[in-house]
Order: sequence, then structure tokens, then C-alpha cells
Amino acid sequence: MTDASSAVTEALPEAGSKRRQIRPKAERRQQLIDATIRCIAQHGLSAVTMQMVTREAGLSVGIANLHFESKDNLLKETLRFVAEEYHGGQIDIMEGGDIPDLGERLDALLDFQLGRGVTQRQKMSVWFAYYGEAGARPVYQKIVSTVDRLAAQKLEALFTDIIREGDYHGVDARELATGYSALIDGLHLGLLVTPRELSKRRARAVAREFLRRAFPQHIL
Amino acid sequence: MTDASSAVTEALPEAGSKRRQIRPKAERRQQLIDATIRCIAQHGLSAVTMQMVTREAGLSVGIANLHFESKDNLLKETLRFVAEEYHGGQIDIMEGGDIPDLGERLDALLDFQLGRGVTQRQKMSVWFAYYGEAGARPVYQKIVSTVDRLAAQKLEALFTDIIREGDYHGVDARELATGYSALIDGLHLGLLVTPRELSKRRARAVAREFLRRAFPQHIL
DNA sequence: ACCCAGAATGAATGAATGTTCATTCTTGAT
DNA sequence: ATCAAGAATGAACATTCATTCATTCTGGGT
Repeated sequence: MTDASSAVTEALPEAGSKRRQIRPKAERRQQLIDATIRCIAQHGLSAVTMQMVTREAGLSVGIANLHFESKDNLLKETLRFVAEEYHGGQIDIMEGGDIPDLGERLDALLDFQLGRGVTQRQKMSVWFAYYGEAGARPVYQKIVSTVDRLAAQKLEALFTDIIREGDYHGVDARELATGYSALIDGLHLGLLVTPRELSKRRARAVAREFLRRAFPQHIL
Repeated sequence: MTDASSAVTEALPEAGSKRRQIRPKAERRQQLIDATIRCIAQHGLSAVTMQMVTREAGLSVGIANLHFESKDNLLKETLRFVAEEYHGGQIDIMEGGDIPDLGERLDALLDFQLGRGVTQRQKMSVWFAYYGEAGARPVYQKIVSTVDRLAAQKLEALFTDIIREGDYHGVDARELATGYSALIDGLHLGLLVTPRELSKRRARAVAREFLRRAFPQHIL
């Protein structure tokens, strides 16, 4: 995340350094979004305040309203960032010119969805914090729906290819894709809420078993 | 929910009736919890205020702190109520002396989990609103974990019985139970966030297909 | 060396919210 | 009829928070 090329005299904003730094707009926006993510993960969406976010970012309170117009907007943009990061990563893999073998591509997808990057408590907390509010906030629903739909289509396309390649019968790509997506979401939820009961290892095994049942020739 | 036996002179607390009603503690508590659920569903957990809840309940602001000590406590008790209602319902079915046939019992479970009662937006909103905060609030995590663990055990026991009865091979009851629970959670999430993409009918079909793959003799 | 566009600051403001408590009212027992 | 217990009320209070804006500061251009 941090761009190492622009190393200034003082590398980190330490406690002592009161020096005021001027940075381009895009950088400050990202800095604030990152801080927002950390705050939501640590304190919960409903407890997040502007003071909290700006302090976490090492900036003053006024700056949040300078780069984002309001708190609502900052939260909205933070959701958009997290949603696009997650779904973008998935889509990259699924379109995957990188990985020609379809079975390997499925494995890569699973690794991404239940791997280190995504299953950090931070990211999952943010994810579900917004889901929780989505029922009452159409804006959130729309952001998630939009990226979600595209990912669902790509997944269905991948499944269709696999079904054709493996000549599987009695399998509906669309239904399977819906099931797999729901399974992954549910596993994320389990990892977040009951980490004692569900380890990452077991979550992976469960998802893998689902795919193996559907596409025995491609998995295992 | 409303006890019809204790019909008083004025059946409903209409707009005109300013008459002060004195009711037992347990009834008021439930009245406030019900109002809280409606408020969370409609406005989102983070937007719920005490004034909002008490107005929804048709009571004054002071009463909430009389029966619950604080807002925090009211929210905690509301979560406990919803969690116990959902998991209690599941457990009743799974223990089910009512339904001797194991396949039918599975069907009944699925009907409950994706049926009218549970998949109301109201209930699902509340459910995920708390999940969203669970990452930051150990109290919520504990409440959900406690009821969740019991339900997971019952489900595993039911699956074990079915595996024995059907003489299925290469199936692990525990893993399957984890997968099925996660699938149901994920489907609830889909119904809440992207109702346009996922109908209740399709959600049911997906869950049923999961069970059919695992226990072909018992389902369909 | 000078200048200024605009980035950054943070004290001040006003609105909203949780909680309290003095007071009023209801009900059942006497 | 009378009374006491305690259920219910809602105005008042203290706090917290989002937002504003007058002011300060920075860095690139001349």
C-alpha cells in the first residue's frame, strides 16, 4: 500500500513530528479510507467517529470533510473500495488468462477467497458491518449488488466451462454458482463470529469438498 | 405474539387514547424488544435511538431505562431473543420426536430455515446487523456462539443418524454440517442484500440440492 | 528570494442522544 | 373510600459528535 519511492526526510509520521505535510488528494483519500477500515474493524461501524478516523490516520478532523464531503460519504467510499478490492481480485482470477487449467483456476479462486488477504479480521469485519446496514440503506445495497452481479456472472461462466470440459450431467451452472457463493459468504461469517469453532483450515476443507462433489474430475 | 385472552376495554393503543396503562414487567420488556427489532430492520442498528424505540412501542422514553438498565443492555437482550428464537426453532425440529422419518425431518428443517418466519426482512436485518458488530463486540460474539454451538451439535447428530441409516460412504458428518450451516447463512445474506438476484424459491432449491447431493436416498 | 494557490489545522458551533428523576397516575388490597 | 407500591411519564441535563471556517502553513513556480 505505502509507496516506498516517495521517501521523505522523516519516513514515518512519528509521535514527535508535528510537521505539517502536504500530499496529493488521492493519497490522502486512500489514507483516510485505510484508517476507516481499521476503525470499523476495531470498534464496529456504529461506534466509528470522525475524530477516531482522523486520529487513526494521523491527521486533523477538518481534513475528512475536505476530501470527502461528509461522514456518510466517507463510509460509502470505504465500502466501495472494499467491495471492489474483493470482487476485483476474484474477477481477475476467474477471467484468468494467467491460469489456463480450469481446475487450477478454481483452486486459485478458493485460495483467494479463504486466503490470508481476505480473511483478515479487518476485512471481514468491514464486509459484514456494511451487510448489517444494507437492509436499511439502499445505497449500500446498490454498491454491493453492482459488483456482486459481475462476479456472479464470471463465476457462472467459469462453472459452465468446467461442466462442458468435464462433461458433467445433471448440474446447473447457475444454481451451483449461487450455492458456492453463498457457501463462501457463510464461511466468512463463521470465521468472523465463531473463530473458535471454525478454523481457516476447516473452512477451506469444507469449500473444497463442495467443489469436489460437483466437479470430481477437476478437484483432487 | 399478542395475547388475545387479556382483551381490555380498548383493544389497541390508538392514536387518541392517552390513557396510561400499567402492565407487568415481562410484557413491557417483550414489547420493547419487539419495537427494537422493527427499528433495527427499518433504520439499521447504528441509527436506532431510544426515542425511536420507545415511540415505536407507544411508550415514553423513561420506560426503557426502567426495564432495561441502558440502551446497550436493551440491544444485548434483543440479540439474545432473536438468537434464541432462531436456534430454538431449529433445535426443536432436529430433536424432533414429532417427525420420525429422517428425510422429512431434514425437509422440515430446511422449510424453517428458509421459510416465511425466518426470512422476513425484519428478522434477517437484525441478524446481520449484530453479526456486523460482532467483530468488535465480544458480548455479541458470546451470545451467538453459545446458541450456535448447540445447534451445530444437533445438526451433526442428525447428519450422523442419516449417514448411518443411508449407509453413505466417504462423508464426514461434522464437515457436512459446517458446510450446510454456512450455506444457509450465505443464502440468508443473499436474500437480504441482493433480493433481486436471489429469490426465496431459488434459495430453497440451492439448499435442497446441497442436501440431495449428500443424501440422495433421503431427499427427493 | 518571493509569492500564492490550496492543503491542513483545530477551536467553535449547534444539533442529537442517552440517562436521570421529580412527579403523576393506576391498581389492588384493606 | 382510602392508601401505598410501584409503573409510567417526559422535561431537563450533560455529553458526544459531525460539520464549519478563519487562520496557518507548505511547496512549486517565477
